[in-house]
Amino acid sequence: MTMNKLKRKDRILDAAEALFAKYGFEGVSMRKVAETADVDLALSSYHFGNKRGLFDAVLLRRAEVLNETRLAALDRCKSEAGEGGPTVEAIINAFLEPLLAHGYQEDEGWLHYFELVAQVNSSFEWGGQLMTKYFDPLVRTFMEALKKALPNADPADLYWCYHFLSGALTLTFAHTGRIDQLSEGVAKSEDMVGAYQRMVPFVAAGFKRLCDK
Amino acid sequence: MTMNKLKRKDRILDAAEALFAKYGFEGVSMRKVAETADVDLALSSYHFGNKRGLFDAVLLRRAEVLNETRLAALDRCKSEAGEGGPTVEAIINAFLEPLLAHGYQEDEGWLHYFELVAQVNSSFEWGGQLMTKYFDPLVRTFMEALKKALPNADPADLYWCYHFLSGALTLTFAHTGRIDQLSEGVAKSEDMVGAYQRMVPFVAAGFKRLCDK
DNA sequence: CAGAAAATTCAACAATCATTGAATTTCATT
DNA sequence: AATGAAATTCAATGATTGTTGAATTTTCTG
Repeated sequence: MTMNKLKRKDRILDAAEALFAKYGFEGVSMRKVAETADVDLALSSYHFGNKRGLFDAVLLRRAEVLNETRLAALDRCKSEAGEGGPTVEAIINAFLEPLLAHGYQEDEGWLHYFELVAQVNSSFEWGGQLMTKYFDPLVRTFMEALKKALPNADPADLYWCYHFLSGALTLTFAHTGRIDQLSEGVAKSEDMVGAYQRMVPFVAAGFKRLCDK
Repeated sequence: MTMNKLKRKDRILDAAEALFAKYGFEGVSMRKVAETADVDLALSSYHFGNKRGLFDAVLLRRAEVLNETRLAALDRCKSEAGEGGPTVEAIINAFLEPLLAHGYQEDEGWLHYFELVAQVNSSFEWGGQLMTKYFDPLVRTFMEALKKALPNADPADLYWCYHFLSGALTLTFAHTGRIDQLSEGVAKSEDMVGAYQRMVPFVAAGFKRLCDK
């Protein structure tokens, strides 16, 4: 019987996830990870080889789960749609809603993970390679669906629109507190539901404006 | 007569700008900066106090220029507009076009600077504070203009729309190479003109969809 | 319980880090 | 040319970094 145990290996991943999300790869020391996880310094290297291995393991852990959830959401909205296929709104909703389902239910780990992905996505060192490695197959599937919903779109326009979506999503989940300061409390970065409800129509309108001909 | 000299202090700023943009604050050592600038290690500390002072100096140097250029563009589009004030498109264009004017003319420094700002903007450590420090007054001026162009908008909606704009802008100027890989060359991250021409209508459509009631 | 394997700890390594005080050079002004 | 200030170099500091091999403990397996 596998008990409900939180072993050291998972404690290390959780600590590294939270720390990398806030301070970046180079901003976190192996000692700080060990200290936060309440674990010996050498244990992280033993389990993950080296610091880079730990970073990759953190990224990989939830990527698979997230990709499956998003694919399931896309399949569901496809089957619910008529023979014309799902609308742009429905596709974008399938892309965004899983983030909310995971992150909103007081699961700190998922929130840290989204912060980390946000930082990775806009980093020169990691953005091009790691995002491609972990998320490209999924994104291509969504792009196919969007092409069907916008049959007359120029491919380059479609990619740029997705890029803008990715940017808006990235900054929103980065949780930098910027919108709180700028709006002086009128808009709150913790209000992920509000962000989600606004991002879907905002992005959908942009897609249609550029790609619906 | 002030000669056209590129002194060591500027060489340090240029080197730090390029390195911080690519590898982040903690990913760059003072030694690497000195080496890249072809300057003694101790000189950076002498001129800027410490590493953090160097980072701030890099950010500040172009922030003032950029803010002035953007304000001038906003003033111009205001005076060109009728008594109803400028349109949403015109305001967003005034916000984005200066980036192109600076960065496109083979000025490597500006391109590095935009990459750096992109990274700062989506970083937890710096995003909330530094962006506020250097760009908030300017952004508030643009928000005022947007409020006039969208008089029935809910303030929270307006702030979220700007946040999405900021995210799209940030990722685009981060130059991670992601769109190149995802699109397999159909869309190129170096094509800043193409990105700009698409971002304006994309974002404007989103603003109108959420804030035009 | 015996023995093997995995997990964890301990102690230390060499390398690199940012910073600084003193010495030296360059520069501008007289 | 003399003088004082600014700029630059040199050399060293103590602290922190990631990694590792050996020793120890825990867990698993027969």
